[in-house]
Amino acid sequence: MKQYAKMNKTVYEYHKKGCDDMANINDVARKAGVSKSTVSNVFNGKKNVSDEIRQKVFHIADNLGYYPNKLASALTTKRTGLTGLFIDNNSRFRHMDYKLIEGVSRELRKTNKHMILYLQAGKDNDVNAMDINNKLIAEPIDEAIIIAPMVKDIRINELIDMRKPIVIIGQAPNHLLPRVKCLDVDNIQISYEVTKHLLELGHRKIALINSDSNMTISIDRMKGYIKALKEYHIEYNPEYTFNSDNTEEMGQQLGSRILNQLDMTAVITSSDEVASGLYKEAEQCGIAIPKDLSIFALGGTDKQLKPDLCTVYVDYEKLGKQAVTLLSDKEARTNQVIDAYELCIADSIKRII
Amino acid sequence: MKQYAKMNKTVYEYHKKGCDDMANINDVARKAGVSKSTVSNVFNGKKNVSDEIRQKVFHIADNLGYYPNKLASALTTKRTGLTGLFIDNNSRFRHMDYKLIEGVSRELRKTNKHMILYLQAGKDNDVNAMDINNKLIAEPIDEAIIIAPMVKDIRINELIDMRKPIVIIGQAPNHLLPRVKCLDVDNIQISYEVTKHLLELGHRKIALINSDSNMTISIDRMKGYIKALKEYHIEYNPEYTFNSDNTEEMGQQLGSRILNQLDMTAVITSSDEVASGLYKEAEQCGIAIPKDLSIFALGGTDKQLKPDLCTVYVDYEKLGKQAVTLLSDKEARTNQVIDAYELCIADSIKRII
DNA sequence: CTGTTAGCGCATTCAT
DNA sequence: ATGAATGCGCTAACAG
Repeated sequence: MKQYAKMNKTVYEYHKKGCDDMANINDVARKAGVSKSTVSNVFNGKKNVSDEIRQKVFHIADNLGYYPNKLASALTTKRTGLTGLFIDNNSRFRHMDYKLIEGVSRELRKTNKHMILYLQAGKDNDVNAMDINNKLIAEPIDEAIIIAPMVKDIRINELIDMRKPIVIIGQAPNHLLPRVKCLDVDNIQISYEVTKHLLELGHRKIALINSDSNMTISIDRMKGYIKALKEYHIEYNPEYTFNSDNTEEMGQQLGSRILNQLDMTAVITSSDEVASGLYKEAEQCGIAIPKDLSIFALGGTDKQLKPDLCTVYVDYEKLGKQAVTLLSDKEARTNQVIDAYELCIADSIKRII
Repeated sequence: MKQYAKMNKTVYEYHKKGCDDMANINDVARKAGVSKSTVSNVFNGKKNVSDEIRQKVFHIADNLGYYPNKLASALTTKRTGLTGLFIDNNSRFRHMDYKLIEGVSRELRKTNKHMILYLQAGKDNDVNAMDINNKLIAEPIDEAIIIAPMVKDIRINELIDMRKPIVIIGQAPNHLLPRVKCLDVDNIQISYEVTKHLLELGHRKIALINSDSNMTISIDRMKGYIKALKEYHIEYNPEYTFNSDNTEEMGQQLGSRILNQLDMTAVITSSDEVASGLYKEAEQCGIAIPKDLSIFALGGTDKQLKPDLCTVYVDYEKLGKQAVTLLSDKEARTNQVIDAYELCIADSIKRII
């Protein structure tokens, strides 16, 4: 059983304030017959302390159940050991989010840091959410990782105002770019490889359903797409490229517009959701996948489709880990690209002879 | 643009310490011509402050970009506004974990609290994990929610030593019971309802594959199972009940032992994993589901099986929310049961005539 | 190698 | 209703 230093307290006082009876640095110093700073030095291992005293202090501390109060030390060092992870799960918790959390958590653990998870829980997040109690500036975090939000997030500006290291995973809005580091997979390369894969299978008329046209990721995907076409001496035809809002509904809607109008043999979609919409519409139109149409999605959200959808697997755990590393990397470039993806070849595409 | 109070600092000093230039309570007090305590009172709204002064203070504070430092206030109030959420995802992040996190997060937000997520990341969690830097006692949390760990978790004892409110979601080890509150669905009732459902479909020989026999949850499930049988005047036969470690492998192994030996028409399993193992073994033995054998799982982990598995859906988000509420509930009983489940009837069972 | 002093930024008595 | 003084538990200069 532990012995507490201030046992002269009344029972009432004891219950009144939870851990008020916890031994503090003074108690240890007094019992060990040394000064506060020596105790501090022992626990922080910064200055050299004689072995004899170190042992003594540790022994007494252990006896008293003492351990340095993080709050108090944070007040002077300005470091809390806490990293904020901001996830904008407006709609719902996505697969990538879980993996990111794990990656971040694992990497933080290596340096004894912990994570405060800030979820922007959809509907609860009304106007009042910006009230006085939600100022991020007051949050006890040393640094922040933000999962690229789909919608403009006013809170990012607050974080930047705090002048703390920030890493955005995914594409950062351009206006933030000099102020934050950002980390992503190589979307040009991914799009290039997917397109090339279809070309190698014999496809020549390949449509691309992109996300919003002014998003960086869409531009990148377009670049990769065009690059691959060029290698096969196919001229880029705007009639085969579309934009959508990345939802299943939009995918289906677009499908009804193009499936019967165009003569493409393959479609690349920006996400599994859009692909799922296409699947549905294709079924209604009597178009068989992959017999009549091949489909390859660029982003994976684990949609279970039949036939199995070709998609791109991104190692989000790796991204999460890398984000943590990047936070402390003073030399790193603002924009960092990481190799963390893999094409998942499944049953939604076929070879054309 | 914000104005910072201590602009007389050199550029060097400015960059040296991140937010050192942040206005503090003294700056506000001075500029507003009031005392620190008045500013404090304004922001905490505890004591009455005249409207005139309140406005003035708010105005100045806004101008200076001032906001009370949570760290400093925590040091005196002993409250950080942080709740620890402990998840033992040794194997992997499970579906229930995501929902729990969301529930906890949503509920915390209502009272402006935040969450530190402590993941026990499997293999990284070696002996060193218990070193000096991992003492939970040093963590800046006011309270803790623990997702019932499968294995004995030494950290729980540490948490208890901290004398902070603790809620365990799921079944708590008995030896902790007086010290923590615990929250769960009614496992007796669930098992009862599932068994009864099968009985109503005409099944009479129903096997039960339980978890470890000394776990509370297993005992509860057994109770519900027997209760339902009794209502149908069927005597409990130990030969039809088994224990497993809840893995798919174990499910398959058990299956190979019993599928051809026993004449039951239905099996209730402790988890989707075990059910999955049974599926595999059944296929090998040429036993069709549900034609030859009906299967009902008691716990859902979103295993995608064909035919669709009958399972029990638990509303983990609700459990998470309730856990947060329970933390602050001084009157609540140690053991709390919550209504948050639903039987999911699918294709893995059939009516017997 | 060790001790002394002085804050960190705030909430909280207790005066006025 | 407002202010002055004190301390939360610790680290960081600086002295010795």
